[in-house]
Amino acid sequence: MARAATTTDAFNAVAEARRRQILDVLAGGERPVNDLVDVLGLAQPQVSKHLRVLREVGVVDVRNAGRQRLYRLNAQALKPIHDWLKTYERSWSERFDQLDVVLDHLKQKEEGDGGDE
Amino acid sequence: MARAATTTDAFNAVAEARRRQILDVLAGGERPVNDLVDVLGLAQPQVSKHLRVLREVGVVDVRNAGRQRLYRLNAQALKPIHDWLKTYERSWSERFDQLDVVLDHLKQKEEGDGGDE
DNA sequence: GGTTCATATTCCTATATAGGCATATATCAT
DNA sequence: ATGATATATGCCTATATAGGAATATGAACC
Repeated sequence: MARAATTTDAFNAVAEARRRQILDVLAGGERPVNDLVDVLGLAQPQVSKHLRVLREVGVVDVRNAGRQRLYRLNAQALKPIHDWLKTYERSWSERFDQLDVVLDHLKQKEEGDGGDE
Repeated sequence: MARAATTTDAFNAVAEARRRQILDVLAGGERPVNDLVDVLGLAQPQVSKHLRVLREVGVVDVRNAGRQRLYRLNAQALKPIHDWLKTYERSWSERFDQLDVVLDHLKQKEEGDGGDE
């Protein structure tokens, strides 16, 4: 099997850095495709394709405005990622992380060298 | 070009559902590979390969314990994902949604007519 | 030594990209 | 209708998978 399709879910869609960049721009407000082309410095077809992926997973919405198509962020679709991270949030939001690092080091020192030669 | 390597960063590594499952199990504590094999119902080589990807992006650490290799979560490596989501978090927080509505109203009023009424 | 248990690596194949480029579609203007 | 603008789609290729199967490494124990 190959990798899961980029349109499988938000996780896969957002794995691509370019698509995250697009979302970052759209976070500033609704934008036509050519704005994204200019800002990101990508070729127009590439941008349209990325937008299609983002649209298929529901992370962006479109509406027609004359000959332009205005893309809009729908951050709700990113919530599953945030929800998944909830489980791990503790590791970097509390002071436990410092303790964990220390413990980890001690542990590795203890086990790491089994006496090789 | 093909897709970015799964080992490019945490975003790509975690895009695969199986690898997220592995992390979810490891969230419960350090585990040897065979535990993961049993819990996930995957073939052992597949699990080892997934673990390698997770290790390469720093999301898990290993230590040797006899003939076993104990894998341990390193959630710190997931922080970049969480940080990136910070920008969008606002969208699914109900409190801010309400606030947005209020702010929009105020803004429209302000722009609509300059003075008090 | 040889054997068993635990894990990693190699080889294989089908598949889905991302980007380049050309072209199609759609809308507006004249 | 013709042309210009804005966006989408189709075709192409190189590449990196994920999983299956077999095999290799390594550690413990006889």
